[in-house]
Amino acid sequence: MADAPTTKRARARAAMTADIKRIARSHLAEHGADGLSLRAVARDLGVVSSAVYRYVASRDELLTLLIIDAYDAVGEAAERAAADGRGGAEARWVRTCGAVRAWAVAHPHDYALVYGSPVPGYAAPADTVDPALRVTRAAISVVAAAWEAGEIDLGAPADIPTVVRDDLEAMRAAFAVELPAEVVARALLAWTGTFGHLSWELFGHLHGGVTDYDAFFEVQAHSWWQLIARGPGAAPC
Amino acid sequence: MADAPTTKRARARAAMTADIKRIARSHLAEHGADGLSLRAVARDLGVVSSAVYRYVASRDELLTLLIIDAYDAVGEAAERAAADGRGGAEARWVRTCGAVRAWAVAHPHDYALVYGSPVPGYAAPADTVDPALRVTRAAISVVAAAWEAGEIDLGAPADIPTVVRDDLEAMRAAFAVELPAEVVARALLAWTGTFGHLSWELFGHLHGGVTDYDAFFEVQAHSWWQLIARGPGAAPC
DNA sequence: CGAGAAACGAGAGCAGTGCTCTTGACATTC
DNA sequence: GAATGTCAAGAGCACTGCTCTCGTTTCTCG
Repeated sequence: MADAPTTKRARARAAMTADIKRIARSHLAEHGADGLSLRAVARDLGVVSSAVYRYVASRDELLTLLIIDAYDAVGEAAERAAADGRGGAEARWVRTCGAVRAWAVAHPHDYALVYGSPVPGYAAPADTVDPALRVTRAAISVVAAAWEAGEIDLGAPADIPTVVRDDLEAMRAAFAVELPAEVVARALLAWTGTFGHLSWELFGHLHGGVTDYDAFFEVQAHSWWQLIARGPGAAPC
Repeated sequence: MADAPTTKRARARAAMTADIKRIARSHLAEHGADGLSLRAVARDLGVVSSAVYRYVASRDELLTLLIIDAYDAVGEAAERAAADGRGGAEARWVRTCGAVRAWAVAHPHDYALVYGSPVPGYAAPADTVDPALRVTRAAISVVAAAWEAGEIDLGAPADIPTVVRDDLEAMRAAFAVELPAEVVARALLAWTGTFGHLSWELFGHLHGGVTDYDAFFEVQAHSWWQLIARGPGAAPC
């Protein structure tokens, strides 16, 4: 992953670390974050538990590694979908949201790990924030491209308090895109909405109410784009 | 809570059960669901751990009791807010969402327990689904009242696949309200969006981006209502 | 090249967990 | 009043995260 391992010990260390992560990932996928046990990982590795602590400082640190992996995976999926230019802006948006959902459905425990309840007392280390932003960056880039292409109506200036407007402007700047605050607000609304729907779907709050989750999500994703592109309650004639 | 306890033993049992729940709630509020330990509850109760098992079958069952409590608490808060008729439909909607958020902010661990990652392998017992629906029922009733009062534009018929439309119709029937499928879809969009925003706020995904969470939420809640009442991208002139 | 330093795996151990079983004391009921 | 059921206590099992020590292997540097 980084430099070529030189010494035999360095190679062994890299291999061991990779094995730990690989087995931990499979345990996460099967039993969820709650069921991830360092001792079980060590057992599967054919090694005594204390040996694992030579490579991973604590269970929390191992979880952090998995969190970073998960953020990178969903971020990459979203980036690939967003980069696909086929169709108009709406198609790109729906495709990007769909890629996020596809990842979440394929890796529900990973989704729960990063977007579900945070472990109490777990402070996100600095190395997680950058991977975490990848997926949102992909989404906002779709919006920014659509704005540049004139595919988004600004609508009437919204009544947004200054403190909120400043935050929206700071977000826009952080993502280095050109967008009016109104559109940033709508994009954020649609984006958190996407994750709200996903959480409700994956965590069972829609159980019994939805037959075809794929179709349902697609309908909602199109609505979100309409919200971004035309605004909520845009200009009732 | 139910019948008046007659015998001394029945009274003692009721008191003990209530004490267990009370202490468990305080532990949940302080340490989160992960940190809820039957043994710790027993210790605080001045009783040996096995004694607690006379009243609660397992840790999962205790969590279920807390889940039901949490659903009831947020449901009641939402109902009270929705019942307050001051202002128009938009005011009622924003007030109801605000009540949910106020509860969530005041009891973040309870929120995480019910709307965060579900415990893997935890199948929601039947007694949780009814309390879970209370809060959504409160929200949908606000929408239904607004529709009846003519405060909602239907907009152009949306292009919704039959399978999704059937689900929406079934949801409408389940909540025993009169609403077109289009409006049910928009209400659900707004509702899951509300929880998406809440989860992102409470789980730290907006950390560093938002200064005044109260103001931010209020702006978003108004937008959600506009979405319900006017539709996404309603009739661009 | 070879000695000292660093890294390593194994194992024992500590404190904590959920949960089960037995035992003797108490309350309830017939 | 005796039989029945309920109760709290305690020991015990299997598991967890994590620490420490102890020989062994590997690296590094003189």
